[in-house]
Amino acid sequence: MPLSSPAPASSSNSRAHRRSPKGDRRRQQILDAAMQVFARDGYSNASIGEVAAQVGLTLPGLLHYFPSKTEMLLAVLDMRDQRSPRLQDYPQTLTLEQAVAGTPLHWSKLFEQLLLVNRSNVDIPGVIKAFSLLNAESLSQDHPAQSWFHHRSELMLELITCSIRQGQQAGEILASVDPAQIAVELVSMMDGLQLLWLRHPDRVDLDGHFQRYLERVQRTIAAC
Amino acid sequence: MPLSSPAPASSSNSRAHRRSPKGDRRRQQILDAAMQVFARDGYSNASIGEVAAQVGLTLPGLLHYFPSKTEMLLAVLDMRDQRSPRLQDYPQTLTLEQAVAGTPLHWSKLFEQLLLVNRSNVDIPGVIKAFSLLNAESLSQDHPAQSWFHHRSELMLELITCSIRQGQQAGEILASVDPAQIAVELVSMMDGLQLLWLRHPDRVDLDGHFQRYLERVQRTIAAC
DNA sequence: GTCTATAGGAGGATAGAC
DNA sequence: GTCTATCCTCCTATAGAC
Repeated sequence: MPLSSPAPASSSNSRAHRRSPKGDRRRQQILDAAMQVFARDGYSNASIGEVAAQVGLTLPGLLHYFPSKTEMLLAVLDMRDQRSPRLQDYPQTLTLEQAVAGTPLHWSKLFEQLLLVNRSNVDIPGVIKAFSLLNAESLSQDHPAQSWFHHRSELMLELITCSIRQGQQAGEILASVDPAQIAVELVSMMDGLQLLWLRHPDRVDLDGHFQRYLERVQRTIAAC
Repeated sequence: MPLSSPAPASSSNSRAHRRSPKGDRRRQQILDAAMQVFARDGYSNASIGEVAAQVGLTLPGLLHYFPSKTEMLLAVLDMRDQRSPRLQDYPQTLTLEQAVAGTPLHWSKLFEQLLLVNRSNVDIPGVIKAFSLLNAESLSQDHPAQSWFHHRSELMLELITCSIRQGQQAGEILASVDPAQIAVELVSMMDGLQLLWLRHPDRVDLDGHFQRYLERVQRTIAAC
């Protein structure tokens, strides 16, 4: 249920694909390999030649599908946008502005969704590793993934802030709570926990720790 | 007061320096420049040629002080070990084993120290950026900083866990609290918060958010 | 669509003069 | 201690044949 919502007809912002069924399979294959390589080496240290070899292509062969390394990265980010589990009732086309403008999710529903998303991440450590690396790397100057991560984190912050604020207006959350504080906390905890989990997979239980944290947050901010 | 404790005579694990006063100043100058470059580009994407230029040297000139890029990185990490504010009563020579074996800090004292360390980080965004980038980057395979970050996070986890456990034995912390949970949370929050702060310096208040988080943790785990 | 061949550059590191 | 000159490896990207 949390992974629902239909895929959009086509990503609006991406360059038009020539829709050949065989070519699409290749593209997909390449992007999967790319993510594996990014998970191991990050972006700037990764070699797209190795991605090519991994799918049985030469470098120029691969560049036929993605004309540059940067284009390949952006395609990987696009893929994440479309494949990642979505918050219920929030289709993939959601923009930051729509999230702020629209009716926010009920906060307890949002928390539940965050928990489920986090839980599903346990099964895809490679993906999480790639995006944790990219998340930090994108802080460096003129990184091609900078705006993607910037926008994404902004979206998350707004989403949570709005839900909390609405919970306050409904009298379900203490008025003394700062919505922005909770939003920043949740995003920080998710990202930081992922890093620590990747470094100490045996010692850190991604799902368990986040669950217990979230429960404490809930108990602390709930009215009465 | 939190920044106390004397610098050790010389870092035990590092290659012996030829102690020339002028050379030491140069070394220092290079390491400062290196950290700036690492803060902007990360490690693997950084060019030590640029570090050289920044201190008015050519590449071979710089390699006279640090024979390889890796050695330079390790020297930067060493510097962090020696310069960073230390937990009161815990001199720099503390090893993981000693921390576990010795008498742990009182938990409220530890929390206070964490708060102060975090607060002092606000003034050195460049250093924090370099180390946040390196922290993630070091997850990649065979990264020269891998063991440094691994050991460091392990140390932090043990330090916190022991303090919490001792608080429980003293009856000051609820027995129902899992010490490892709190340790993982604190480390994750600090690292995650730094990342989000670096991305949204205007929106995220590093000191304020951590302070409010820590206060809530304290209220939640305190007995009675 | 996929290849061979090649251009073009950047970065790390060494040799050896001063 | 610092330089010039050089080497070598690796990488992205293009040209053009099949």
